[in-house]
Amino acid sequence: MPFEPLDQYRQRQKNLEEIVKLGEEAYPHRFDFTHTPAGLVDQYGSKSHDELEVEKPPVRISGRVVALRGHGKAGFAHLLGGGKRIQIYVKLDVVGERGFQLFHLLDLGDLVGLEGRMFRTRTGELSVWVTSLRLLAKALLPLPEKWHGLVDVELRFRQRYLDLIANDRVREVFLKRAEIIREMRRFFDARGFLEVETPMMHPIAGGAVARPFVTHHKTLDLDLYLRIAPELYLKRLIVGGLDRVYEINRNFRNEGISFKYNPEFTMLEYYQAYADYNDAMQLTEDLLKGLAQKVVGSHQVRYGDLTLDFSRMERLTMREAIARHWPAAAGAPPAPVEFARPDAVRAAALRYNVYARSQNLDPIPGIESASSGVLTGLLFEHVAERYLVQPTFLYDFPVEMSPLSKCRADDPSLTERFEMFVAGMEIANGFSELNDPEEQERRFAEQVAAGGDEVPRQVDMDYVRALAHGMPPTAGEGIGIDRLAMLLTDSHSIREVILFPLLRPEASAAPPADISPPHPAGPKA
RNA sequence: AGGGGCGUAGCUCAGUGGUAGAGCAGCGGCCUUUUAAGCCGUUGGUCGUGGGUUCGAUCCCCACCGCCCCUACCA
Repeated sequence: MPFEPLDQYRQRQKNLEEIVKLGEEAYPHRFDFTHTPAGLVDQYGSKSHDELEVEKPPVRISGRVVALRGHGKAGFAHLLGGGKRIQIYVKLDVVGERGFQLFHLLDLGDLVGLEGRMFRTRTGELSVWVTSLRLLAKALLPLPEKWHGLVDVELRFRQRYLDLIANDRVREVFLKRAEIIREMRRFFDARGFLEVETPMMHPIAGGAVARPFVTHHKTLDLDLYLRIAPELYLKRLIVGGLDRVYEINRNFRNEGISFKYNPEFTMLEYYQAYADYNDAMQLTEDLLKGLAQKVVGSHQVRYGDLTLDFSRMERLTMREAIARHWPAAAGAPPAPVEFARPDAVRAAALRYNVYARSQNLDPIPGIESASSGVLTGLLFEHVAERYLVQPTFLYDFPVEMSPLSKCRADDPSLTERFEMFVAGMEIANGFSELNDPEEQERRFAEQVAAGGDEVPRQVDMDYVRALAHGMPPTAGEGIGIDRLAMLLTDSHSIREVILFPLLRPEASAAPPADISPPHPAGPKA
């Protein structure tokens, strides 16, 4: 089936027919090459004109035609391959009548293979002197504009393949993302962690607080949830004696979409037996420093107007963060120790709300009914979160918002939990794991009793049973790879670091009407 | 979900209440070291969709669709 633009599609079909008439195969099966275009640039980029004339290095390359300049009985083109462009020079009296006809029938976007030798043109550009040429695959659709590339955000995400061809930076971002993940694997493998895979479909959506996606298994007649976190399965493995495990995989949360949220996102989650949250913070610091150095080449990472300094990471308790960033106009900041007194927390929240209303900011909701731990968390979000720009460990979270974390020995209202914030975004979340089965069951039961879409409907008794078999003291952490990739590639939307972010389906690509019920607003076809 | 913005040729973008424009791409020519190649000629549009106001709407108004930004939920 032809696609728009029809005239160009038809024209290219015609060109393909002409090429076949020349005796060329339309879609040949393979092509042996000695270099990619990028490989040529790397290998011969420093060779002078004279050196190349002496060596005349023979090469075979393949690539996509991204520029064409005819010159009568000769012509230039650029081939894109391996992320770089190499110029080729095609001369009638070198490639012959048939070869030159083929060259003339090429369109921008075609994939070609060729044989030739390296040389430099009069203007000094490294080029391939083509001696023979063949079509490897036809592009029946035109490329985006050669100078401005593809700009339209929607098109870029829907047709990412064009984005990757037209925008060099996009390719770079995804190469770096792969490098980040590779380095993370190397980091954990080197420390004796075992990479594992745990279920993506869960009978109980546990391990985090989020609204899950639901699916159904026919044979078992079983509703399943796409996992919101792998946590409870990974900790079962710790019980099983796999003392250091990690998993890199997708989580799915049926929540909003924004510059830092995509419904499916990639997380690295690891668990380390006989360690606590201080070890986890140290590990995180080592990991992030190494990543910045490896991927960006420095601990100083440019992020828009910011320079993020990964060489030193601040550590602040949640209570300290609130006190530090308390708005001056809201009166004296509450002292961190006051947060131990519920009435003082409530008073601080009320005081903040007076200030918020006067500044036309969103007030903290539900002060009367919320526990002091929850209020502390809300105060943090309202007062401090956005100011955590430089890499910062925020730690000692209220127990009410941390159902899987172990409490501090000296203060049961706080848990040994931390989050890493960078550029106002939560990048990581880790804690000393709660391993007391009876306390875990109580906390689960409280969650279930509280109810809501974002909370499991039943206690995961198998997990509690696993803890009852004894889980060593353990530290665990989840690290958001998409957001980390944003930071290290200076990307300001999560969609820039996810190859195919979720979009509404195109109307023209929608399923046929017989399997898709008409929209309540009326039929669209 | 609420508020704001955007939607014009395949791509990148101008523009106007009175029959729609450029560059690139395309098509036909010329050109054997060019490079955003150049030169001559040329095709291509239900101006997102549907209503309304108007003698007349791509432009003004309303609704819908899609995308972007902000806010809310959330990592």
